[in-house]
Amino acid sequence: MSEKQDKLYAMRHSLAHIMATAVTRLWPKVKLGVGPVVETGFYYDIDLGDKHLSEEDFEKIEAEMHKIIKEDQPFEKSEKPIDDAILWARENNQPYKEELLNDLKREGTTLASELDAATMGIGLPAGITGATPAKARVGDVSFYTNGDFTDLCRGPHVESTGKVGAFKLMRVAGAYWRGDENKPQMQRLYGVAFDTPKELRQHLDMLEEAKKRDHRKLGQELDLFVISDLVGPGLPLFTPRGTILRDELGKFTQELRSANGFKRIHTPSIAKRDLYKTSGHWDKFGNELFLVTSQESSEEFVLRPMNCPHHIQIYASAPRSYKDLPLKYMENASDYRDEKTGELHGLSRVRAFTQDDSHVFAREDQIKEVATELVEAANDMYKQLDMRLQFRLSFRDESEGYLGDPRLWEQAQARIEELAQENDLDYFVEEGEAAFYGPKIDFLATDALGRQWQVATVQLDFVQPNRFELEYVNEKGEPATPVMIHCALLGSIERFLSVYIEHTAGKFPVWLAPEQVRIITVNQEDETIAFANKVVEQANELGLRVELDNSHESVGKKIRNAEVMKVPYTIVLGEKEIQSGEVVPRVRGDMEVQKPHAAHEVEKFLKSVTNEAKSRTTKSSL
RNA sequence: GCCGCGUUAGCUCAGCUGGUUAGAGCGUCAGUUUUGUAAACUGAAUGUCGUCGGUUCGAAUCCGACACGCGGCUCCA
Repeated sequence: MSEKQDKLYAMRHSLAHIMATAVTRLWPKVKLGVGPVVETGFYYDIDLGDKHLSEEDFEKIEAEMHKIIKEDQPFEKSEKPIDDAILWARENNQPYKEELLNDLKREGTTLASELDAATMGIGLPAGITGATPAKARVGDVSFYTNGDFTDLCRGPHVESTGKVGAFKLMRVAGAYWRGDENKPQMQRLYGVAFDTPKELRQHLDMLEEAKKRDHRKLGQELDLFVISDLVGPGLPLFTPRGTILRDELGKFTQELRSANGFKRIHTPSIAKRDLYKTSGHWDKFGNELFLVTSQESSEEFVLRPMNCPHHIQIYASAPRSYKDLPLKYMENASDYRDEKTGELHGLSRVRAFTQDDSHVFAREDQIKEVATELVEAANDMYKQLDMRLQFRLSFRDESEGYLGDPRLWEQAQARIEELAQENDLDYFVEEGEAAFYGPKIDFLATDALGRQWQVATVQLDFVQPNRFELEYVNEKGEPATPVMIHCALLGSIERFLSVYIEHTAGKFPVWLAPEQVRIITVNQEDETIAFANKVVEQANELGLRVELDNSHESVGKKIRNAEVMKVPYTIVLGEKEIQSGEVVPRVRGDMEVQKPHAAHEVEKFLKSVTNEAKSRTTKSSL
């Protein structure tokens, strides 16, 4: 950790205390939770009983914070034995602190995440949120005091409240005490903080930029998808333009998989409940399944939440020999999950989505080869999409809910790590991220704003083949159990689109652009219209997606409309073009570049756009 | 699901503490303009002020329930 980051950390942490000080001055009855540093700032969880803060209160709180900063109160560290600390918490009517201290005393750790540790006085090495609270010895706990405010805290802090840089309170949100939805909900006050006002402003500007790229906003502006109150929340409807994106991406992922010998299959969107009882999904996710009842029979059906059990049934439909393996199926399949309403978000969290799903049934000795192919396919895909990938090995943790033999798990995790090493992946391990049936390699894409999103995934599954009693006949004529490898390259097409729209800010490469070329006429004269129609025809023959704008608007206005829709290429047709048979294409965003493009023969121009689309490049061919 | 905030024309938004026919810009439509690379001009239409209920002489405005959205929390096969 660099010195600058250490300083920023201390500043942000000190601001959390200053905020708590301000809140305590304004509402002395406040019960405090924890107040750690987060990526760009800090928060503090508070409980004001019946009083609920809203953003309208920020002005008051910020004013009070500025007062405290001006008072330049020194931060002073002190230590108390744990029992004295518990007494202190009780006397000061701070039940949340008391709970943390009691846990600390009993367990030697607060058991919760490092967030708790960051605000505790336990003797952990000074580090940022990455420090894991290993079982700490319970000795004295430390406190920091500024003015008349004292808080249980591990530090570090800046010298005094006057030395905290620039900050801004951002929002207030509900947050469960210790992240447990069965515990009381507190209010979490978020602030951002930076060394200088300039950096703060830059951060706020970046947030503005992110807002402009928000896929929900662009989805509407670029006419890609809509959500209807009548259809329901989390059920996006894709317009013709949005459907082109889906189809092109769907084709891309299928081509990549076909190259590796996957066969397309098609399976229905519902199944009997028993299918998911066998797979284990019913027990694990029963409350998130949409149920479908038949009016004919008493049979209960489920709208499928994922596709592996269906695919498994195709495998199970015939006896399989070791010579048949690996058997590879793929399907761009729609799934439905009854997500809680509060969890829905644009296209990134929906109730109906499509996965570019695939399943491989393989022998043990084939795992490596198959997984390597898939990792390579994912690499190819994201390279072509111009997105950087990182790899997360998602392993199980000690919690319950993982099915199957722990020894198989260990084996599988070792295999995954081996694979990552052999493929030279830049990976990190995260425990508790595994699927209930096995460990995964998750691919995290980084978007243009530096945010990370999980996209592709390759998962090893030793559990479902057992539960479904899948078999093949091995070389010795004995029955053996295949291994399953689940893989999606895009993940959910909807979620991928949400990331990709924001990554590109809607400036899709030609191969994906719903409209590749916009043709604008200078006037409505017969000759112009006839020429334009001819160009449209030529383009259509080449398979290009073109739109003709021969409306009664000024050329400037029509250009603007094309730019607003982020069409990659625009050509203007008038007398000049009719005479010369050449066009000077306007490339999307040319205003920023300010360099005119060369004239091209109409047909040559159209062909070069066609080639650009075919090669799926992200670079302009002009 | 939970906490906070919000919902006014197709879109973006104004409408202060309740007071006669609810506004603007863009878009749409009509007319004029035959237009040369990011917004021509003039005019017109458009709203059960999210839904239902309540308070009130009177509700877009106050209260309640519900729906939907936003920011988080929790969850994410």
